[in-house]
Amino acid sequence: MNSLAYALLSMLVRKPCSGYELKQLLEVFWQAKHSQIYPLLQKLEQDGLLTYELVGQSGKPDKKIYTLTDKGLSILKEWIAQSPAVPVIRDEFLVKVYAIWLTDIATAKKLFDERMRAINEKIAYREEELRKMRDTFGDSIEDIACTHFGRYILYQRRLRQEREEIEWCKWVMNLLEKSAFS
Amino acid sequence: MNSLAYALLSMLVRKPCSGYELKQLLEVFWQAKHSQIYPLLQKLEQDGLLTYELVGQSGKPDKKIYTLTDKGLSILKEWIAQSPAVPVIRDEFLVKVYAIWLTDIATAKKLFDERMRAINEKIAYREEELRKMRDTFGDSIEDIACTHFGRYILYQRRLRQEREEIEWCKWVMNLLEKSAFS
DNA sequence: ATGTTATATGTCAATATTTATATATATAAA
DNA sequence: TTTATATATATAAATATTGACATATAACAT
Repeated sequence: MNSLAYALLSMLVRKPCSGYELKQLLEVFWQAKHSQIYPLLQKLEQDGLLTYELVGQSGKPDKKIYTLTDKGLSILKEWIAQSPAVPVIRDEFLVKVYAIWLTDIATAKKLFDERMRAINEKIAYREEELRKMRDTFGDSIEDIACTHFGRYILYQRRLRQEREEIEWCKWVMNLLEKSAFS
Repeated sequence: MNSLAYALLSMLVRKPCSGYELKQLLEVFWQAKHSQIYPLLQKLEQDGLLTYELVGQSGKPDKKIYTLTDKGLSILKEWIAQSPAVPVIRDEFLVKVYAIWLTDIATAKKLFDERMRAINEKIAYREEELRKMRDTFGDSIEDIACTHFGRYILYQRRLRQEREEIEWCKWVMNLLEKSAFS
């Protein structure tokens, strides 16, 4: 059982999903390719943590809807109470930032401009998702027992971090402007 | 040439380092085990991007001090100007947060308490590092041409993100308190 | 005395992850 | 009419990463 397996269980405990849907939902805390997700779902099904049902669709390919079993739920619950592993962050942008003093100001600005554009897109998406959650669930979303509580606070965290990164980018851009005139 | 290789070059362009030292410096943007770093340094040396010198020490084992070559520098410079890959974040804590609605308030609080403790330690370390940089380099640290500029803005980013996460943790803790009395 | 931590490097096996290839249907755009 | 995109799953090969084992010295604590 690796972390990705628990990530899948954490998603499925809220509602049954297809592998395709899981991949998209996973984006918020554990990015994975479908080539990793589909075999792992099969393994979890074989181990009795999940069951699946084939669902035919008109106009789209059939899909497998996976559901968490009681065994899957109890394994997940046990895992949650244990101390989490140290987080892994691997961000090429940050590597480039570290070595940015090697480049000219134009290159540096371009790097930061593109980063800000990408983050702003994410911010718009998070705001939309949070708006939807509040519209659907109201104040109950702020109660730990709500099935959407975890998702809600996680999206809030991401939004905060993304807004914070925009502020930092602006601060750096300002330093770059100053450097340009000295 | 993978991202870790460029991360090593980005470190070495500032100053020659041993593999052991690189592992520690890498923590800020690309966590890697020594079993990945040492063989990669050897490969980069064989490819002519690095050279090394054996340095004997009294009271400590000998070390290999790696230095960037001209070839290494030009390859690094080319890479910096290209668009970075999308960042990867893999944080077990966030997976647990997603499924936190399954647990009781005591477990949830413990999870957040420990997270805050870990982050506060990092904050203290970043503040100390930033203080040292400012003491050593003064205002020149805020100029893009300074060899420490990248490191400086990166530590600033980390510090901001870590402070922001503390605020988020406090916000969640507050929601947990409210849930406890309803 | 004995165990632990920090310094320092190395290798191998196991596991995790990505990249590439494959198949299939429908819609929208060029 | 061809091309791209979204939905959906699957597998094999290549690469990246971790975990375990190995060695060695010195300081420090139990």
